[in-house]
Amino acid sequence: MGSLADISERAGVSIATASRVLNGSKHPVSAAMRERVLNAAAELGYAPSFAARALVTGRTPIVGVIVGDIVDPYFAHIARGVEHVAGRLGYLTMLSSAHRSTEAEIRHLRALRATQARGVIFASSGYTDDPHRQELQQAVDEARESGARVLTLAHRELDCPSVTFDSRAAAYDITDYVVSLGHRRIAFVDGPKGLFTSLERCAGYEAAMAAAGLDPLRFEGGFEYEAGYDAAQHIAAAGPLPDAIIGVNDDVAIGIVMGLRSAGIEVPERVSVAGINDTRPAAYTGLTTVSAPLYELGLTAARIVLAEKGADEPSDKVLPHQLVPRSTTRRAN
Amino acid sequence: MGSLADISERAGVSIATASRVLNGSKHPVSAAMRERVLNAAAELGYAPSFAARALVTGRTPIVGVIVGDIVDPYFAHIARGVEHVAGRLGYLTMLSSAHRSTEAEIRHLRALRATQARGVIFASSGYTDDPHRQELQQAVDEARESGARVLTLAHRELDCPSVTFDSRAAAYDITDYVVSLGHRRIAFVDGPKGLFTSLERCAGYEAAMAAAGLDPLRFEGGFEYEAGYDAAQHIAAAGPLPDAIIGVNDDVAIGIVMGLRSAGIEVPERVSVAGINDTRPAAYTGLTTVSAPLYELGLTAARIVLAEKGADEPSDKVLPHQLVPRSTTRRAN
DNA sequence: CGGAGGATGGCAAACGATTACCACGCATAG
DNA sequence: CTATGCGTGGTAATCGTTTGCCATCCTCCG
Repeated sequence: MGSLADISERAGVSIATASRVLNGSKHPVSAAMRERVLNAAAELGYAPSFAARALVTGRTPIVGVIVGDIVDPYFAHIARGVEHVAGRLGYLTMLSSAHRSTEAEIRHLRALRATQARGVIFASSGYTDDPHRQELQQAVDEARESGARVLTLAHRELDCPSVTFDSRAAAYDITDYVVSLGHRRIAFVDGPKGLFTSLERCAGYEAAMAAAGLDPLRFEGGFEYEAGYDAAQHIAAAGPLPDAIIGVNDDVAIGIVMGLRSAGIEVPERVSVAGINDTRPAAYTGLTTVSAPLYELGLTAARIVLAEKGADEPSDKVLPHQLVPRSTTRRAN
Repeated sequence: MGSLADISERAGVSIATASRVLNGSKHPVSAAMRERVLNAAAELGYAPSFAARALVTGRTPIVGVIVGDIVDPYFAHIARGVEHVAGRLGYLTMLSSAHRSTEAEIRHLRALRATQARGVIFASSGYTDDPHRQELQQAVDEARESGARVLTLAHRELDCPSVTFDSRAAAYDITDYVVSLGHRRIAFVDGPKGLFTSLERCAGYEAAMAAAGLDPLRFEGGFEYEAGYDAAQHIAAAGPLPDAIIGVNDDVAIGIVMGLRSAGIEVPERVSVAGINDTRPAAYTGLTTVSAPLYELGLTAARIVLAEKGADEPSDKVLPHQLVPRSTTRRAN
């Protein structure tokens, strides 16, 4: 397959020299030697072995990303951001989807540590109350001790540096916006129980409602389309219709829109609906939402994890979000 | 960090014995030794170094997946399938998004080879006519020569085994379905030029139209939502409205629906719309489509790539698809 | 009681790259 | 003419595992 030994033989130099020219060591090498090595390498199609290199340097040019669910566009946007900078810096991105399971997160974390990845970006669910929580933290600590840079993304439930945006404020802002449209009965379809994101967003919603002197109206939900759909069906069938419904994320909000419409309730004519995140499907469907800096989150996280100097760790960084009014909300009449 | 040497010291056995216990070698080890090693390993929190292992075995427990764009749910579903079986088999999944660039595909392929991945599933775009085509094939060949199992997924543009579904037949079937609804003027919004998937689907559409004695009506498009939206706007503004429009994929079809509606044209009342793939957003939006076995494709590919015996390579496998009528199509009146 | 042979355990050689340290040669200065 | 030192190139140790081969020891049989 072409090893340094092959090259050194072909070029008639020592392995050390070959190694030195091939990765621009500070150790000087004459132009003649250099060229011979380069030629030999080109002819042999040399590719250094990550394994051998990792064995001696202790690190591989890999950055791991652990996400909750790769099919969820929320994570896909983040992953894209990470990939972008990792690629430019010559790193490989190892994406693992934990399928919303803390145990899977731990497994992936351990595996990533075994690969001696340069760093891992932990963009997963963020359970605040989980039997495996402690074990997770331990896995994180182990990874960090072994030299990997670990960063939590979009939640802060672990004891390690993080990059986030203010989910609570985002929920507050969208609620506030809906209030400003003149709606009074505003419901909130929550995410899975015990998840950092759900908690924060629900809190933001409730705070905004309280600030407006309104009573909160919370419904159980989830993070997926179906949860919103079901909740909407339930809401439509139950008591008096709210003026507006806010979903814990875009998928849920879209589910709400569809659920409402399938029950014969026009959106936004009779009920306004809004989401949070501004993922791609939100654009599809004209959903009013709050733009979460997902891609930028990935960018930033990767930059921090892959930074040359581990010195200036900002430790905790918060990125801004932005309101995106579209067509699923309208002024109350 | 805990190496075999540490364990062997602590357990008072040789490194060889420790190694044998820890990975169930056929070489017999007494129960006493076994237990001592196991205890020591547990106490030290031992995790074998992938690098060292790879160096001697020549392989890492990694399966690479190269996709066109991770934000595209089409690929996300595939990735999920791969992850599922890879995880159960103890493999790590390394997901790379090529952002629809053949050069990026080549880079990722080379990187994956450098990691000595067990296999790589190449689920990317499939350009049929690309300046880098030959270079890509060469990278694939190199990877295979170096012992990796390479598989193309969902297209067959490279000389290596593949797992696919019949895109052409899918397009044929959905077109045929729309025809059976009584529509005559049926347009097709195509994907990016020169991509295997676009070509196949357009061909399927045209074949079905020809079989029905109808004239095809093809529009330029792309793979993303915006392409469908723009095409719809264009179609709405231009000549006589078609009875139905088929998008090269779901995202495009959804774009068409939105574009049409924003132009004041009701779907499906005035124009029926259908997509292909049955990704998650198709369910959201009630889009009539053809269910492509994306998840199963990932499952199957991973199983083949990770199979113990490289013997029974089915070489080329084709999975079935299925029509999914929903609410964006209706019978012609 | 001698020996065959299975059951166990250890030694040491890889695997491929990095890098500290050494050696040689030649130029320049004293 | 010798000492100093920089510019270059090589030697070899090292990283952590796997594994072929060898050494023991014990058991069972003739």
